[in-house]
Amino acid sequence: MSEKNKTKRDIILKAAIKVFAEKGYHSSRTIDISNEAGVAYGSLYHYFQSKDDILLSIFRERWQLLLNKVEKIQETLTEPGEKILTIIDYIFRSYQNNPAMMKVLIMDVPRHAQFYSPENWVLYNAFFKELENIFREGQERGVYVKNVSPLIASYAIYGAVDTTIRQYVYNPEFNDNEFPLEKAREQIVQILKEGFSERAA
Amino acid sequence: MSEKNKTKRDIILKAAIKVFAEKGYHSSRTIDISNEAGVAYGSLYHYFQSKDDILLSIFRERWQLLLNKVEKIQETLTEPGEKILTIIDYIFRSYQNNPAMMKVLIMDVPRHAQFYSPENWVLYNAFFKELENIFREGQERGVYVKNVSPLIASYAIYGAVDTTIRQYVYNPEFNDNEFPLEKAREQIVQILKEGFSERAA
Amino acid sequence: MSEKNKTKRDIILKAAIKVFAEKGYHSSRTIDISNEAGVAYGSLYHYFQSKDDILLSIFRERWQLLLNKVEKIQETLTEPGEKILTIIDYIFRSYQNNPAMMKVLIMDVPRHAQFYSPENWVLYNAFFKELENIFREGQERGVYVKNVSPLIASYAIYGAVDTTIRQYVYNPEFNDNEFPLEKAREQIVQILKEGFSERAA
Amino acid sequence: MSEKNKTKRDIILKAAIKVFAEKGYHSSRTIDISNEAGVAYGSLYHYFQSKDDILLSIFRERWQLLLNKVEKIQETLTEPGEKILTIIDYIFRSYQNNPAMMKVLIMDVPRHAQFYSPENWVLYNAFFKELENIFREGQERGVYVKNVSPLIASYAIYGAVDTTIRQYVYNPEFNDNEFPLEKAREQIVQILKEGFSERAA
DNA sequence: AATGAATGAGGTTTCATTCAT
DNA sequence: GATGAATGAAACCTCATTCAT
Repeated sequence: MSEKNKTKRDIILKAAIKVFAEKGYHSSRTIDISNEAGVAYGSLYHYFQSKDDILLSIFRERWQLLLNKVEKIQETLTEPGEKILTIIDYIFRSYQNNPAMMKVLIMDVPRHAQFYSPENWVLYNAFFKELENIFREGQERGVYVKNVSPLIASYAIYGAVDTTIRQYVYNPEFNDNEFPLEKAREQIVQILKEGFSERAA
Repeated sequence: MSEKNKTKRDIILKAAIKVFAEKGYHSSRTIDISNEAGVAYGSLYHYFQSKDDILLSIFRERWQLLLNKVEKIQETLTEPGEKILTIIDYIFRSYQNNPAMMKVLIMDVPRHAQFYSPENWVLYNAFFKELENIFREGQERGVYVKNVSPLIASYAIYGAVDTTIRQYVYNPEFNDNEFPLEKAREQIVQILKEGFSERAA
Repeated sequence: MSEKNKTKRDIILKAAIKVFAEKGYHSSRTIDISNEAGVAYGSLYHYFQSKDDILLSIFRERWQLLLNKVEKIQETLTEPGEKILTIIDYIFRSYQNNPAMMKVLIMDVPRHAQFYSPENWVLYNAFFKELENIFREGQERGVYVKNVSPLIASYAIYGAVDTTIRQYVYNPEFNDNEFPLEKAREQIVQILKEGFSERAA
Repeated sequence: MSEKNKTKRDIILKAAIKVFAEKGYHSSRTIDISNEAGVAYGSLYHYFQSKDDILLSIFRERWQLLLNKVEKIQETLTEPGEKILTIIDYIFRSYQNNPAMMKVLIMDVPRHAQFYSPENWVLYNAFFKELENIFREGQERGVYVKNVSPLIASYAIYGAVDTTIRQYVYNPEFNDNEFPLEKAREQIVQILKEGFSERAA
């Protein structure tokens, strides 16, 4: 694929992210995407097989970026706690940089039937496996408790982050000013690491 | 509404839960629901305004049950930790008793465009507010750390549970036998309460 | 299927025959059919699975009528020559009574890809098999020459009729007044029976 | 037109014949033709005006070959019976040499809406006129019966051949091995000439 | 001449909803 | 209440053709 095509393809994906984020996948029409992208309707089908394919391409490419980031974190950092902190930080930052993309990733992608295909799950789970590995490493180093399954830990970590971002995105009662994302991130990290039980002196 | 009608209405809701769980909301046709319920599809419109209304009725009624349960917990129990434990336990049990309903509640409802109406959010948030209250109560009693926002705590709690159940429901690699739900629940409670950091002696 | 439905279904089929005959199958749009029939185009899909199904239903039902006629001829008449004459006569009359239907049957049906399915060929060939049987019967009775395969004879018979009708339908140079169908039919029968070679005295 | 271009044009026509024969005209896409020809699909439009034009070019050029053959037969042979035999023979041989082309000529061309233009009919009918002429010549020479219209005779001749070849091409029940084309041709000639009625001694 | 990215009109089909019975 | 035939808007996708390179 030439560089020029890659650009046009990216224009379409970017437009799709915007449109999906605004109206939701099912309420978005393909013509909305082409209008937003400023390309002919038929062009969508040069670059993608179908509307489904556009959505899943967004998932695959963005999730891969997350995996790349995690991999880089694995190579650069050594302390497990720092790794997890950095990953959570990255996810929150991603939301701040591109809330539309995050909406699509959190809301539209997982509800799509074709998301539940083996290939997509391999990719999706790769992220959870990395979290597990980091957690297991922490256990081996003696910094994380041993009686917790790394699997469940990875769900608790991602779930806390995912649900919090969902509130920022959708909760009409939620006021970002009152409760800055920055602070939310810190407290989630704290809850995950220390729990919320007060320790006996 | 007569008792008989209530029954037929419930038959339709039950059928809708089954169908939505199997195919997802958007892939489910009204005729699928009526077939499953064994009624004419025109009948759906005696009991519900629209297909949307069926989904949101499921949400409203089931979420209300959850709220009733939480209220009862508030009345019966006193220890905040025990309350949270019992709520988490109830959610996990609900999944075990009626996985189809939980699928719909976790995947279809919050990802439906119409879900994001003020009334629905009031109801949805009522649950989070209860969690907040319990957490705040714990802080006042000195059993929960004070430097964590009850709001964020409620998200961490629900997010960990929600994401874990989603894995049980959807992850094709997940093996329930290897990792019983019971154990997952215990570990989530532990993580939330104690965190996963090993404490210095 | 109720009598009323049968009627509406027939209205649609009749309209489809008219539209297909005028514009050809591929140039006909489903909306043309529904307009012609005076029904909503969604209704087409109550009675037929697809546009293809409409065309093939025309074939199946009309071809079945031909088979019924042939069967009746088999039961009523005894002389093979008379049988073949009556069949040819019936086909020519069918064209006169409903030229549109004949156009569809001769031109649109055999060009349609799905026509070449096993079920359709069984039906199609049933007619040729009947012709073969009649011919074989004629051979056994000693009225038809024995050194001709009944199979090929059936093709020669139908081919002569089919091609002649195609000329009446399409040939712009063809003038029905100059050469009445009646006469064409007689001469075809004569050619098939006696051949066109002058016999030595 | 340069010799080289003529070659490329022929490559495209040959590819189109193959593709049309395999999938039928309407199911064939221009890209299928260009792929088969090994050229860019834009190139089709250097040599032909449209997809229709490709099909009709096939007709015009191949039908012209048939006319040339008939003309040559007219010049070379003298006996009408021999002429007709040779024409039938040529058509059957054409099918054997290039079944794909014959499929297109028999099924796609005459069933294409655009085929029914005055120019095409002039060309198409020229063949039937030649058959008529030969037949009329036979009548004048006293070898063919006088009470048969040469026009209808030409339809009977071509129809018998056309329908028989269609069976060889499409009938899934037809077994070429059991009934060789050679034999079919002989019997068709016999039927046309002598009819299938047994003569009284 | 040759290419193939780009175009966008056009058509089939789906399916939630209505309403006469 | 119950039914399901009828409706028709809406949406995806195809694919012949164009045209800048």
